[in-house]
Amino acid sequence: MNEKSRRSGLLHAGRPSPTLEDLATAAGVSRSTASRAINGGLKVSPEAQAAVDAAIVALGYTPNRAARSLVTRRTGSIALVIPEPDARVMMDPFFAAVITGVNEALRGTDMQLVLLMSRAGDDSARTMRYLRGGHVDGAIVVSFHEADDWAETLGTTGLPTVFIGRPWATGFGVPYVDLDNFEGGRLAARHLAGTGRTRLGTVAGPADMTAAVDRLEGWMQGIREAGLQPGPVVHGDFTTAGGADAARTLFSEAPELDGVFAASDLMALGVIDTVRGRGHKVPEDVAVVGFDNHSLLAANGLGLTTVTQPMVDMAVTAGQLLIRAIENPEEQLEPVIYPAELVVRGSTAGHSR
Amino acid sequence: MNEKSRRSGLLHAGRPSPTLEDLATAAGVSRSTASRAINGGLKVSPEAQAAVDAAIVALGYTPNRAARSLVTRRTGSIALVIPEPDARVMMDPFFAAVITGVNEALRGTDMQLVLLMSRAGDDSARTMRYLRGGHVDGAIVVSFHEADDWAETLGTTGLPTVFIGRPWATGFGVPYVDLDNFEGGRLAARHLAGTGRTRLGTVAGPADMTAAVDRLEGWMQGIREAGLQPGPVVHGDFTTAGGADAARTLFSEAPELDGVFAASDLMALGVIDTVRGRGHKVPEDVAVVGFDNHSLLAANGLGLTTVTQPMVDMAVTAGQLLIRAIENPEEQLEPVIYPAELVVRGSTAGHSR
DNA sequence: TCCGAATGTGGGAGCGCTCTCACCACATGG
DNA sequence: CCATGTGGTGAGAGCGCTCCCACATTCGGA
Repeated sequence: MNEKSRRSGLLHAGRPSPTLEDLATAAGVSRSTASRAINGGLKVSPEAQAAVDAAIVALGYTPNRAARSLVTRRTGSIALVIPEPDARVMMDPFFAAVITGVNEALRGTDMQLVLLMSRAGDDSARTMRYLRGGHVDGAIVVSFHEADDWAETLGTTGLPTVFIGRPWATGFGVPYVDLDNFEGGRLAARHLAGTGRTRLGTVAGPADMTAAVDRLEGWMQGIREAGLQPGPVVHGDFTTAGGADAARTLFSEAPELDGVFAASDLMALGVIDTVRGRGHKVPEDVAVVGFDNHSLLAANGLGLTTVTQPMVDMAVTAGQLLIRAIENPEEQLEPVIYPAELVVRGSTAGHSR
Repeated sequence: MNEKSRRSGLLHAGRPSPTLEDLATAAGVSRSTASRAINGGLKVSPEAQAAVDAAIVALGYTPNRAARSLVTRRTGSIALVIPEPDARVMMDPFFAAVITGVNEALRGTDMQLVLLMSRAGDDSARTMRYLRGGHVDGAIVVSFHEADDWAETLGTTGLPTVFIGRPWATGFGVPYVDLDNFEGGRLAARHLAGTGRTRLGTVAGPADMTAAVDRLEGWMQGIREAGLQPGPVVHGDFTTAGGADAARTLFSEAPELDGVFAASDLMALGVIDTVRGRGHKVPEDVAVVGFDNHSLLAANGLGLTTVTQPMVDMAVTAGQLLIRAIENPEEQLEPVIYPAELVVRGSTAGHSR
């Protein structure tokens, strides 16, 4: 009469997926023992463990995440929050690197990556609700702007969070992974000055992103250290088109520039385009330094001198940090800062002093 | 004595998140009525509905997905399966476009995107288990190779699935979204022939991907239709470096080529590099046609003639298709094929017949 | 010999939700 | 007047799992 036992299980498939109860029966143990055998196997006799293991294979058993999650209050997934407005920005390989890296960190864990891409205002509230709703065990936030209040909100909410890139407000104890952007900018300045360039222009990143601000400050400091005068500064949006536009403005203000620092490789590409469009040569007339060491561009005919940013590694570290934060909520995690390195290529070569 | 009522709720945060029971109490209705009010509100009096709505706001109530999922057998998330081996390939903006598009399709739904990136053999089995385990309501599979048996396995498993790109085995009734790659290849051939190029080389994509094969076949057909002889064919891996390598092989076999079709823009970039490296000019000596209409390269100095592939749109369509498949499992969905269009730019200009 | 402690096991409760069902009130029709 | 809906409601079961607790067994030391 207990014939209703063959319930639905998996919605779509033919046969219903076996439950823990089924597994226990097949293994000849109780539900409790089966559960213990699956999770770490403490206080389980070798025989019972073996029986359960065998039954798992035989039945193709997979624990029901929802049921487990309901009681453990762990979802087994983390969110990658990307608060960027449009597809254009997504094309930036930075995101590809972040996704790859975070995924890499999750390998071996049975955690899954949930992508949370939120747009303007209203949508970000929805994202926030989702995050606070306990649907994920933690979050990695990336590419945030000053206007976003992720750091504050998440910091106070108690949800384990790691930022990629220094957040504007560091007072909330939220750990982050970042590049030494200041030093990167400084290296660029020192290098350009070292090759004899003296009239330096800047295509900075968005003023509401810490990475852009730090790069700019380092660059300025480097220029001062070299005893040069900082030239004009124009802000771009990290895209190629934005870099080209910024460069046009730059050269219309100061046509005699012989060196430009762009705060991203994509923008540097735009700068080079503009320089060439004006009938000048890179690097003979104008040297260009980028930032990111973007692999797509490395293969490009003219090598681009740039500052290395190990994005994948940084993302991996962020993922690992988050896992630690989830597993050990009390531990106070320190920010991780990667050193910046300059890669010299063709775009800053051959200037006859 | 029922004072244990204030249980944990959300693991991390201070206050526990309210349950449906709390909500019902606050609204002065029963749990059942509250549930109905939340889900569609059929057979709920306006007063009750209003009371529940107010309570939701007041308490900041969010339904517990796990609990809901446990009984509905719907997880409210779909998987994006990317069976690519390494980060290098992830840099291809194709993936960025797919992610953006699918996410776009999910907007408005309360579905979430789970990223499943699997590597070689073993790992793909894990992915497969995850998919069959009922952890997601559906899957979008992208960039599959012939060796993968996703189409077969998923097709028979009953999990709603949509492919981006035609799968090798179409017999399983799995719907897909694709570009008319054949026509795209044909357009490229017709265009090159039309500009007077006669000695045509090919940098094809990986032979185990349908998109590459279809492009190659269309290209060959176009060459034949133009009354020309197909030149040498070398296979690349869709990356810039791969394209450059392939082009080297190509030109060592047939140095006199005056036109090359590369099955992706990234490879076309590599081809151009190689051509220039050999001291020849694009397009004067060698015309190059790419494939994808990759936005990153559009801004490049020399415009690349290419075949448009509306990747974001295609991904949106795939997402919508999947949602329909999930909501209406019986419906037989048809593949959607986008037309290919040629975009003529500088890389195929100015050949003096 | 007997008593903890350690080790292994199974029963039961309960996580927060949906859904079936019984029920009530009131309308409508014979 | 009673049969038959019909909109609205609430109690109760149960989804598959983990965890607490009670219980059985074994082992070491007093």
